Amino acid sequence: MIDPSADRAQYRQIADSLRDAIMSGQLPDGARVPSEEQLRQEHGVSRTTVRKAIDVLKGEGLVEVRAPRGTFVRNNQQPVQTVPLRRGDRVRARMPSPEERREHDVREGVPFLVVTRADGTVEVHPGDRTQAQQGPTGR
Amino acid sequence: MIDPSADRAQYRQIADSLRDAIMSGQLPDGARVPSEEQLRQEHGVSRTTVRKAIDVLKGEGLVEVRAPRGTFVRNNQQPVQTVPLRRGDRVRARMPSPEERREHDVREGVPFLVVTRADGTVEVHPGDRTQAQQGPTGR
Amino acid sequence: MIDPSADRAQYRQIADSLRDAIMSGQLPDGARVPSEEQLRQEHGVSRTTVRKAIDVLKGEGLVEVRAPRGTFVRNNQQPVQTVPLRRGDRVRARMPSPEERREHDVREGVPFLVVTRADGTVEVHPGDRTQAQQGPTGR
Amino acid sequence: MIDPSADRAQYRQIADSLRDAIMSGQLPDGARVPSEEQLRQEHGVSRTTVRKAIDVLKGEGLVEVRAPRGTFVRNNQQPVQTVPLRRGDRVRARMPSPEERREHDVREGVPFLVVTRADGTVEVHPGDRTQAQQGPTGR
DNA sequence: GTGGTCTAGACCACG
DNA sequence: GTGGTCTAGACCACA
Repeated sequence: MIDPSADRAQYRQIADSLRDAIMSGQLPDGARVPSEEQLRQEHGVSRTTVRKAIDVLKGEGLVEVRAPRGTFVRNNQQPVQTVPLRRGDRVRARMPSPEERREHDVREGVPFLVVTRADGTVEVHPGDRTQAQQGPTGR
Repeated sequence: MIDPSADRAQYRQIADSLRDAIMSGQLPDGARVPSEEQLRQEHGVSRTTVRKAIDVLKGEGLVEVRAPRGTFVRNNQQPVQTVPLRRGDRVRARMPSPEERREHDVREGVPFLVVTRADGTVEVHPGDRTQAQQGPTGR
Repeated sequence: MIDPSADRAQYRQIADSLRDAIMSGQLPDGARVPSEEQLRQEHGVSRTTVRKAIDVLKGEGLVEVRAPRGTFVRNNQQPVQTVPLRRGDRVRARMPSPEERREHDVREGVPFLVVTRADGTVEVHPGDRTQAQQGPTGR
Repeated sequence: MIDPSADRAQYRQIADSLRDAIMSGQLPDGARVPSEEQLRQEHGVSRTTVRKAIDVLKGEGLVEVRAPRGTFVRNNQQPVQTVPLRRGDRVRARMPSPEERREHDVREGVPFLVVTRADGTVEVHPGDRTQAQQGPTGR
């Protein structure tokens, strides 16, 4: 239950509750998250508060909004693409800019995997479907 | 200038404007971002709209809010920590949950660098100060 | 062309386009307005949006819906009826209530011409076929 | 009460109910009309239906929407402006185009009072604050 | 003052 | 009925 007097902001409590449901599998991959109106009534808060909770989960890459269909648990698919690493390559993670998100077709809340090759060239890959790995012959 | 008509939501336009200022160095690392009230007056919008713009930049890891001091351009410091990779290790990127953020002391908008070792153990590292590198003798 | 971004709501843009066609005579009095389905495809919007555009034009008295025949440009016929004014008479314009619309057989989007005689009696006349005129011998 | 099975569309029934309240003075000039959400709950319909009812009243010039404050009964103020009529002048009523509404600063649902002078010149006046009258010396 | 949170309401586009 | 955007204003905690 949401406690309006608690230390934790109500929108965070609602986000916590939804996150638990997702993590526990109660809301499985692809499932529909209750509508803003349902959540509003359920927790007795304003729609704005509900939306902030959803924003939190978007920022964590846990849900995906498909207007005007609804909000859905993101398919946390396994990496389907493997980028081979070679000696001296470095790997980092950072958030993309909106422009980069468009270019690489990644959704909000999805970080980039950035590979800087030993020769200085830089590659960015969508973090939700890419893994980097020392190639079979990697050495 | 902000165009209240236009394809792009006003809060996104304001975020674009601030992002440009940061990227161009006009607002250097550590600089104070204008206060919500200043931005509100400058662009002729409501405070709510300004806050959404700031939220966007937080989500991109570009700024950091230090209430009640103000909002500041994040120090996009270089990685100070390097995690060695060995043959068979895999690297991914994803957003942390709030709990993980607390544990590893990372701020909003900062992704995790996740290293899955060849033996199956998993390590997570803050994306804003860690890089993974295949060791010089990588093998 | 309809611009889904833009200051102006799409349904208003479609209404503008049809209004222009009517005003320019491209769609003459009595002509059939393209069907909702045709407009929907032409502008790439939902039928709801098309219907809102038609609603705007109904409110302006420019078109008339004759289900299930179609929607037609209203005959902006010249006033066929002239109400004589005498000294002290006052004339106003206002929208009728639905009941008054029924009584006087006027369609949606047609205002009333209200004549208050010098002796206090009030007459209402359909605005689309009535004009008031001070008699040539006006007195 | 609203009767979903009645001949009359529910949104018209709701509009009727509000119109009665306005006409009877139960909702006096300038009063706040219940919010869409209140009306929705009161009548057990969807918000869309409520909005259509409000649209009807806007079209009749009975209410005025002032976002984001609410919807209010229009001040059906008495005419404050009197246009003198001279011999041979004709008066008509029609709805303005949006452009004309902007120019003359009139709200949705307010018709125009159109005066065609004997010499052929045409004047338009906002119907909610203008009356035409044979001038004192009119003859 | 600063940001943090919340409310109640509005308009829009799509189905 | 769903989400997207926006408004105007409120109270709070912090320093």
